[in-house]
Amino acid sequence: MSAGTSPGTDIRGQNLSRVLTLLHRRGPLSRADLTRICGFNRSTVGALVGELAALGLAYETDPPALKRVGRPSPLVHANERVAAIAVHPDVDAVTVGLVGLGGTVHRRVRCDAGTPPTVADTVAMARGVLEDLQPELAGMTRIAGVGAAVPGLVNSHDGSVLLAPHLMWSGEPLAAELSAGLGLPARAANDANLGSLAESLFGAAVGASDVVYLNGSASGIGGGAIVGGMPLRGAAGYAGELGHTVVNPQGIPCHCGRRGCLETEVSLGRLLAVLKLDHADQDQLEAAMARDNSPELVAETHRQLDLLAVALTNFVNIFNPGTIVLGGFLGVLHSFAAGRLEAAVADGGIGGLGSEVTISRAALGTDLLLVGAAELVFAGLLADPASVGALPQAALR
Amino acid sequence: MSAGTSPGTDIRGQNLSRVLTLLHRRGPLSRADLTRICGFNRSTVGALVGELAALGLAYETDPPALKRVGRPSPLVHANERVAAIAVHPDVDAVTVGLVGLGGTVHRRVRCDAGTPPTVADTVAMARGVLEDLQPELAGMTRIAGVGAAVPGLVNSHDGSVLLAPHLMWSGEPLAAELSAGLGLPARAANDANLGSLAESLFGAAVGASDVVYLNGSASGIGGGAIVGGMPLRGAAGYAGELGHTVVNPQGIPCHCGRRGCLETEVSLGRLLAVLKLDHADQDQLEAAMARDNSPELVAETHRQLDLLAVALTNFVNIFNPGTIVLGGFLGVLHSFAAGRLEAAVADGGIGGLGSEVTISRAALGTDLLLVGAAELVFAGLLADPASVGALPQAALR
DNA sequence: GGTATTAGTTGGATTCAACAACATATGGCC
DNA sequence: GGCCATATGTTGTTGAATCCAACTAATACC
Repeated sequence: MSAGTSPGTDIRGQNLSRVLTLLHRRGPLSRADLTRICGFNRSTVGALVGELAALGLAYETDPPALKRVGRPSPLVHANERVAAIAVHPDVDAVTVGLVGLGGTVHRRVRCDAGTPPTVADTVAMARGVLEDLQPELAGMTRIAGVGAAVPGLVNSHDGSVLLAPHLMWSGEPLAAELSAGLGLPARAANDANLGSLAESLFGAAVGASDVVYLNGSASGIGGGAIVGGMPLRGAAGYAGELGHTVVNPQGIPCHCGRRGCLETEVSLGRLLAVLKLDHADQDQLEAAMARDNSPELVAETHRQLDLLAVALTNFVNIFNPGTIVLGGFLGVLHSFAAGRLEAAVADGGIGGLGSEVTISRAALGTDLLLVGAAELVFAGLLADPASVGALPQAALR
Repeated sequence: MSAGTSPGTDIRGQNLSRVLTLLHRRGPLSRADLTRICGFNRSTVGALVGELAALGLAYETDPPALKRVGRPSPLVHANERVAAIAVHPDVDAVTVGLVGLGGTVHRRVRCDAGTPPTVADTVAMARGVLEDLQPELAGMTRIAGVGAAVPGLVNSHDGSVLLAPHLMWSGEPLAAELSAGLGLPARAANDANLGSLAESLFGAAVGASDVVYLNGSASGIGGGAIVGGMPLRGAAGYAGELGHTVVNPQGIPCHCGRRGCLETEVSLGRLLAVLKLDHADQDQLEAAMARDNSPELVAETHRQLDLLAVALTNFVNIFNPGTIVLGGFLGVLHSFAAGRLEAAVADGGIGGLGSEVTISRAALGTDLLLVGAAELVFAGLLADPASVGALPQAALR
């Protein structure tokens, strides 16, 4: 019947996982590098790489001509043609991506929508994109699954959406629907949580084990945290709603029912109002702010930055992060008045901890959420590479 | 020379760790229980228990007479005579404890101090207690080390104290001094962090993987969090300063330099002022509050609870904990107006998450910090039980 | 007192990584 | 062109640790 369970405590699996994870996160490495980093024996590394290659998860290329003594060591790559489908439903569009191991975004397709998409719309659009991409998909070694990044509260254990106000979803079994509709295993999580994961793996916080991430968009402020190298999930997977930290109890009411939440006080809408603009993407905002030198803009940016600093200082006291990453309009705001946030946080953090933290702008652009959503899918693969054989091969019939 | 490094990836060590950790946390278990819980083979469990017994870390007792069919299975206990020295310096006293595996507090000795103890005082007092306890120590199988719980910012990696305002310490290498002074390996961490650990392992939050803990004392509000079953430490181990979350930006200045921190707004001092008392321990406070039925007391407790609710709701949105544990005067406050916190948090938490969280009073009393500090020492032992042979046997010459 | 049930014990069988030894490949250096 | 340093590939051996099957032991129930 089944191939017999592995005896022992699956050392082989752990080691395969270690090597593949390394390749996925750090990019191509030579076999010599792998032996040094992992501390395994040459022969062990050889066997592990061989097995990963046989599983279709890695491949080797001729050694690069680097002027060094000795026999050149072939480069081992995570196979970027092992891919995940990333789905990101948002108010005005559903973005679908094809993302390979190593974080390569092969394709990004945006499907505009007049009204916020329903779950059924989302599944149908993803399905449509996959059908169009059939030739490209056929060129892939394997499609490992579907990952969704959702602007809302997502139970990251079962992939159901408790509440996504801007999409007007509540209690939707998104992952189950995606899985049924696309014939692939599916997972889902909060968009900003996935953003924090992506930035910590491939972006502004590479190598940091404790990261706080905040992203500002038209629909509010989302957040995520990396704690001891792992994404903060919470009891049901709803953790990281950093935008609903109260920074001004006498402030204006928030849609969540409280007053003066960070996302009501620090908002793109208020910035745009001062700039007398209706809409602006991140680049347009940055350009408009650079042009405008009115005292009103200065006052508003300082007001927003100072309130943001209150929240960030709270987070520093709570999480003691090494790095804070700011995305979306928060990044623009931060760059606009360089040093203001740093000074406030350094001043307010208890015991001088505020001066130990690096505040930086998000490094990943539009691919951020696709990479994060794909990570959701790759997590299983990376944790147990040997299980690959059991997965279904083809998507869509 | 040295006993030879363990080959392979030390499966045995991992499994020993698993069994011992289970015994430590869940109390005595039969061998049959262990096989069921761990999923190991009977023979494997037998071998592991045998090895733990040989290392002096566990022992077996005759099976209890429970009326069941079949051969009775002997009970396996973590050896409570493998112990740690717990040290807790505070403003008015240094408490020293002898704590065994399984969380048994064998001894608790309080050394009163007229003025806040220095690090040298702390070491000397601990040394004095150990000398007095020499007969009892001789009865122990092994003293695994020293753990200190400090009211202040402690770098939990190297056990140095960055800042402990109430003790007037700053930049003190406490763990190093304790280690040198007592001749045992030493570690240190923040007191409330250790409290959260103790409550999650043996107290009000047993079994919960995501916990927020807040403790209110005369010197302020300390906090800690358990995230995914592990204590939140942060980049340098300073995480968990939950008492310095701003709940009222227009509030009174805090010693940390900001305004309206939780611990300035919600304080024992203000409660005592309303009660017209100078000092009160937890029981006295509870009694005094039960006697007093003035509208002033009701107003003040409600004010404090409502501000506490702001902070707790922030924490719920940030951490999505399953349980919140309140210790010290915060527990008294919570009990005084039953349901008020729950209602406010349920109302304010985003997406109804506030109603999913259990708010409970701390279950561990005076032993809390000793148990937590001991856990700091046991962590190493539990992670690698086989390493025990290498440890020094006797404390103090 | 017999039987069913549950659990401890013992001696292989199995899996897998580490290691050693030898052959091979590549490039710098003299 | 010969030598050296670096690095891989292959093969067989060794050792660690688990699992399995058969046997023995202890208890309750009829």
